[in-house]
Amino acid sequence: MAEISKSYEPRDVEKKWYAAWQAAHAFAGRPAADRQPYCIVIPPPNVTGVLTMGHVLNNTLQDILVRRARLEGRAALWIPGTDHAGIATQTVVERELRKQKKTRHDFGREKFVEKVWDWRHEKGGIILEQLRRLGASCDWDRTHFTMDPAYSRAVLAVFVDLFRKGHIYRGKRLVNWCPASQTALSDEEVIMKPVNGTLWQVRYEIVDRPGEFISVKTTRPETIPGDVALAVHPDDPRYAGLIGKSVWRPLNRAQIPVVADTAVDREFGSGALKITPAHDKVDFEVGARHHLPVIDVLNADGTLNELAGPGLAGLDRFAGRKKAAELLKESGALVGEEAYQNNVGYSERADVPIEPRLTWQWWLKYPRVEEAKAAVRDGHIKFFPERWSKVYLHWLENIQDWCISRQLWWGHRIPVWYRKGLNKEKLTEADLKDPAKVHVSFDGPADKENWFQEDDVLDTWASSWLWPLATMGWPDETEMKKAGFDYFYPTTTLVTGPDIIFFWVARMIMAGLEFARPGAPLEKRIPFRNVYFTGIIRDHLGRKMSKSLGNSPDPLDLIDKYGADGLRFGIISIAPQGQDIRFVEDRIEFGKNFCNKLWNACRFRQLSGPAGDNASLAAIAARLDAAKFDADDHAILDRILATTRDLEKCFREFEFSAGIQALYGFFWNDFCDWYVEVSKAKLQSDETRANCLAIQDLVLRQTLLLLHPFIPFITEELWQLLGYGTADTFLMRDARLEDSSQLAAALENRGVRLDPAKTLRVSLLKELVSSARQLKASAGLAARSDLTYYLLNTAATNLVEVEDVARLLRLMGAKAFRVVGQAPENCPAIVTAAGTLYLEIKGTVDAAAEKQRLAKEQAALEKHIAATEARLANKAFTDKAPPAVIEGAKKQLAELQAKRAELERLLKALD
RNA sequence: GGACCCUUAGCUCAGUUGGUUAGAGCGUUUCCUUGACAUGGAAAAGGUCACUGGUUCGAGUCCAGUAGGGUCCACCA
Repeated sequence: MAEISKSYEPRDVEKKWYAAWQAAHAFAGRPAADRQPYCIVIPPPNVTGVLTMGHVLNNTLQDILVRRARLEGRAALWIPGTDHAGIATQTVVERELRKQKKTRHDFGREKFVEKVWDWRHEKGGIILEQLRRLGASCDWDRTHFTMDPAYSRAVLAVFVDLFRKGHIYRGKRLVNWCPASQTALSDEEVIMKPVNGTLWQVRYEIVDRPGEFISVKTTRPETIPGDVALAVHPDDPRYAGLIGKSVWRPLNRAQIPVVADTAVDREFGSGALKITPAHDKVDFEVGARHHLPVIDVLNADGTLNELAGPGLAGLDRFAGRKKAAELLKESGALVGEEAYQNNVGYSERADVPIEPRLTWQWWLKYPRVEEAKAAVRDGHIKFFPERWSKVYLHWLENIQDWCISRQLWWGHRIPVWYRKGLNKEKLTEADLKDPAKVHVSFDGPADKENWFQEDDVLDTWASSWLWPLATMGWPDETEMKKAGFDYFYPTTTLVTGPDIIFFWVARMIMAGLEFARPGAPLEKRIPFRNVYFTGIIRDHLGRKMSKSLGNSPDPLDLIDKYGADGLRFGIISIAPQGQDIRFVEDRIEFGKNFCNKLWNACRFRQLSGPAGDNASLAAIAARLDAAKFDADDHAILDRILATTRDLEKCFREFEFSAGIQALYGFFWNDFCDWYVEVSKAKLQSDETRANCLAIQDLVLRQTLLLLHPFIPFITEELWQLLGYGTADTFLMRDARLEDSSQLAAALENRGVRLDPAKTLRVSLLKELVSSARQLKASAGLAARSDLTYYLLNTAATNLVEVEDVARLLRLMGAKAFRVVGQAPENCPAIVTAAGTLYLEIKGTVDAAAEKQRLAKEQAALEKHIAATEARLANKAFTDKAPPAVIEGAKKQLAELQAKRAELERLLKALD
């Protein structure tokens, strides 16, 4: 067995084990009749993306779940893959082309799509490689991509199916248009931002009352040429006589009517509203109600067109805005302007203001909305933290039809063909249902030459909403069988960010309910049973991490610096359930330090004695000798059992940072700081050595099992180095984590009955040791190890036993420790629960300093006693509090009073 | 406008059905390279739990309100 080196060097260890695991296909998830399934599908990252801290958190959590499930003996499967990310990817490739002064139109659709595929083949594997560095135990043989042929077939089959069911329709409506990407967007892809602009006041002259005007306020004067009316509130007395009259449109001068509509807010501005149906949602509705025409003055790229009139046509919308204001000023129509902040919708991807634009698009009326609500409301799908279910339900309550078509080239081209010669813009509802005019199918019409295909592609989310289905072979039955659909669906847990609860989570639920196992009960059709929402990682100032701010560290740099395990440990330790996380690198260093501590504790074990039979928990337990157990042995086994229980609870409740804290506290404080230290004495005696080594092995083995999901690399390495595995096996694949009851049973089988009295004694010994060190330090003798301590014990029972003394001496740093019945003279002292501890000092004691120290403690004690006395004196408390609490308070008071008496005695002795 | 979250030590954060004197890591001060680990050990300092009320024998924890910070939804031109 190789010797464990002095410090942990993650780089080679990580490389070695990841390669070994992969070569053995150890991550493969296969159905097994005698095992419970456990399945996670990865939230597919953008195919051209790179790893961010958000990915690190998200994927570490998934890996923790999947690795823990494996150790529990479940057939665990984690399906990886990537998303083609329509707009994002197309934009990236177009940006590259622009560097060569070209656009996608220079290549044409087919050539351009080829170029995107090239790009994908070149860059598409990066993020998955990076996930491997992190230790992600995905079943890589089952990697999927949303544009793979099989996946695409699923996407298009769903389109055809929903079209036939009447859920998908084509409609001309005002959509969110992104002038940069030149495509429609869904409502979810628009983010509102406050923008500082100008509110212009413009007057419209009344046609038959020259010299009289109606004024309106607008933030968008460039759309005035698109005005088709002014609207006022029907009950507004100011305009009562004007309804039905006409006014002069001040730009592209023409007569437009004044209409009455309740949509107008009388309080705002002058109470009159200009109606521009082509460029505003409310205006569009008003226009429809009053049968007004639509004048679209914008081109697809956001420039003004001929309808905007001379002076404006050809200008960009922002330049046009300025110009329009100037023109109005010249003509005297502009009567005021003020600084104004309003909310403007921005394209999430391109980060430019969107334009409401009237276009033909494909729409989806969501299926299974009511079932989707019920699935979460009735607990078939559980959200962690639970509060997100409210957000989810609220969205479903107000759900709007989904614009699923995109004017892009990169994506799933909509499987609709139109008969040649038809004008797409003039199709009626009846035409769309007439198979002689419109053909909808996966394969297309047999006589393709007589048809032309729809240009639009589908929204990326209209493919990723099928992720849990299509990654398991759906809808092809042979493929589903191969993928184990029957066994693994519904998946167990989805781990994702709350920012895509509408984009993805809700839609996957509806897709699952609609398409999985038709006719089966709801709980068989849902795509997952649990959804764990992570927090968002922010920088130390609380800002969202983003590329443009440059405030996101590169996770790969962090892995180089602290190791993947250190990064994982650190990030999970600061990620409580559902709270946002402020990233501080200190915590990652903390993770690295923990790994080094673990490493060295195992090194200590290795250096302490030869390995025994370590092949299983039973084998190690067989080496325990209950007759040789002392209090420390009892206490450490009690703690590892409790920690095992704690972790079980943490996994049940998705409390990972609590889990890691429990492991940290146990391992660092209980095992390293105490048990390893007391071991040093035990190991020197032939009498106790073997039993002590067996306990170390039992504890370390269990600790490695509990830690492995969090820090897989180092635990695998140590598992092997300490011989807990057998030849050709992995901790990650072949080991089984005994649960707390199995662990307790293994101990009992060896006659080990954990004794609470002994655990309690250890806490007394700890207090003694820490008091002894305190005495040394305050006497300025911290470095000395040749001191003598006396423990005054006048009680009938002796709390410190002979067998404890050797260990106490080592930990106190003392040469002698004596239990005495009479107080020694001239020694500084501390009152402990085990008796008063004295430090023998050569020379004179600084009585003043000693008095001060004791008096300070006395003051704190007095305060505490007073509070406890007051509590017990309160009749309401003694009447109403539970007996256990009252008993506890009484006992505590007695102890405090005894301590006070002893302190008073010590103070008196100093006088 | 509606909903939700946060405010605890200098910093980053825990605190699970209300119940001893509120914890951790980092940082700070002092001491220690003792044969697992200086990526370490020991000791110490540091908090009126944002504020104001309420419920309760008892509130960091439950309720209401206020202030500050954040997120989501809806948006009046």
